[in-house]
Amino acid sequence: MSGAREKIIQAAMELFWLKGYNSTSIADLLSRTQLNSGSLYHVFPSKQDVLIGVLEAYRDGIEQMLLEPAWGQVDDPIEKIFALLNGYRTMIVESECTYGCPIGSLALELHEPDPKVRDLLAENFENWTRAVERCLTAAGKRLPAKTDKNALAQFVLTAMEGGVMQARTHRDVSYFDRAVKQLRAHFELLEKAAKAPA
Amino acid sequence: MSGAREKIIQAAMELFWLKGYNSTSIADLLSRTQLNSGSLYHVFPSKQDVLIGVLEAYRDGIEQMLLEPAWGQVDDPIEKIFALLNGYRTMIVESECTYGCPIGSLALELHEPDPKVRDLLAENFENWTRAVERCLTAAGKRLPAKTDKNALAQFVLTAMEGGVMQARTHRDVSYFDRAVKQLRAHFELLEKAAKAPA
DNA sequence: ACTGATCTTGATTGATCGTTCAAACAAGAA
DNA sequence: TTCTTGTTTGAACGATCAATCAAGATCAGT
Repeated sequence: MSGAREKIIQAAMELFWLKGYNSTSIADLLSRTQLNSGSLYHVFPSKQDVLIGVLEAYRDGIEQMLLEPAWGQVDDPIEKIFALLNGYRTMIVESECTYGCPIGSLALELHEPDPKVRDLLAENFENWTRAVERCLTAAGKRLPAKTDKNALAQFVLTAMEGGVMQARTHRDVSYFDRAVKQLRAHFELLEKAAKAPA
Repeated sequence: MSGAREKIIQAAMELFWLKGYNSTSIADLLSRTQLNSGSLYHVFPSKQDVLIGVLEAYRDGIEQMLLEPAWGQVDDPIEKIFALLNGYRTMIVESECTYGCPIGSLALELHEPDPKVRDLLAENFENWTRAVERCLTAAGKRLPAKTDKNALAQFVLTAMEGGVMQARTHRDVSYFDRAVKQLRAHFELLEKAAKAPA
C-alpha cells in the first residue's frame, strides 16, 4: 500500500505541464515527491512509463477534471461546447497566458514517440472530440442535416489548440478570444443555414 | 568570409524541425556541419543564439520559402489562402505525417522562452497572418463588410496549426483535410452571407 | 616579411541526465 | 524465531550535455 504511484503521477502531471517532458528531470520528480530514485524506479521502469501513466490519468480523468467543472450549470448542448472553451480561457488567464494544453504540448514536443505514447495522445484527443460530438448530436436539427459532426467536433479541438498556442506565444488572451469568436460565428452561420435551407 | 554561420543555421533549421530544440545537441549540429565546437561558439555565443538565428531565417524567408512556392500560379485571393494550406498538406504527406510547423512546435516546446525568442515566435506568426490578411483584403466585397479580417486571418493560422497537430498525432492527413474542409465551409458561408445580407 | 585581427582546432570542464543495485528495512506467515 | 516477499535507501555509474580556452592556423594590410 504505497501512495508512491499517485504521488509521482500527480507531480509529473504538473511538471510536464509546466516545463514539458524532456525538460522535467527525474531529479525534479524526486525532489517534488520527496522520494528516492529507487522508489520511483520500483513503480515505473523508466521515465517514459511515468509519461504513459500521466497520459492514462488525463484519459481517465477527462470527465471529472474537465467536462463536469465546465458543464456544471449549462444545459444547452452548443453552449456546453463554448463553456468547455471558456474553461480553457480561465486556465489561460489564471496562468497569465502561459497555459498550454497538456496533451497538445506533449503531442508537439515528442517528435518520435513510442507507439504506446502516440496511441495515448490520440486517445486523449479522441475522447475530447467525442465529448464535443455528443453535444453536436444533442443539438439535433439546429445544425444542417448534412453536417459532418465528427469533422466539426475535430474543428472545435483545432480552434482550441490553435487559439491556446497563439495566446501563449503572444502572452495575450485576446488571440484565444478571437479564435473562439470566429468559431462562434461559424456556429451561428450553421444555425442560420439550418433554419433556412437553400 | 566563412560560410559557417549559414551552414549552422541550415543544419539547425532541419534538426530543430526534426527533433526539436532541446533534443538537438550541439554535438548533433557539429557532426552535421563538420565543424568544431569552437567554430560554432565563435559565431554563436550560445545554443539559444542559434535558435534566434533560425527564427530570424524563418522570418526573413517567409516570402521565398513559403508564399512564392504556394502562390506560383494562383491569382484568386481566397484560393491563395487554400493554396497556402495545401502547401502544408504536401509537407505533411511528404513527411509521412510527421510534419510539424517549425514555429508552432517551437512555440509549444519552449515553456519559458527568453523575451527575444518569444518576440521572434510572435513575429513569425504575425507575418504569416499578415500575408493571409492581405488576401482577405484583396477579396474585397466577397466577404461581408463587417468581417474582422485580422481575426479571420488568425483563424486560418489556428486551423492550420490545429490541423497539423492532429494529423501528426494520429499519423493521418485526413485530420488536416477535415480542418481545411471546415474552414472552407466557413468561407463559403461567409461568401454567401456577403451576397445576400440579412 | 612582419603585424594584428580573425577564425579554427579539439581536448577538456563541470553539471546534469536517466538508470542501477547491493544493502537495509518492514511485515506477515510458518 | 526464521523465512519470505515486498519496498525503500541513496551512493554510484556511464553517457551526454552546453560551454570553454589555450594553442595554432589563416588572411589582409603594410
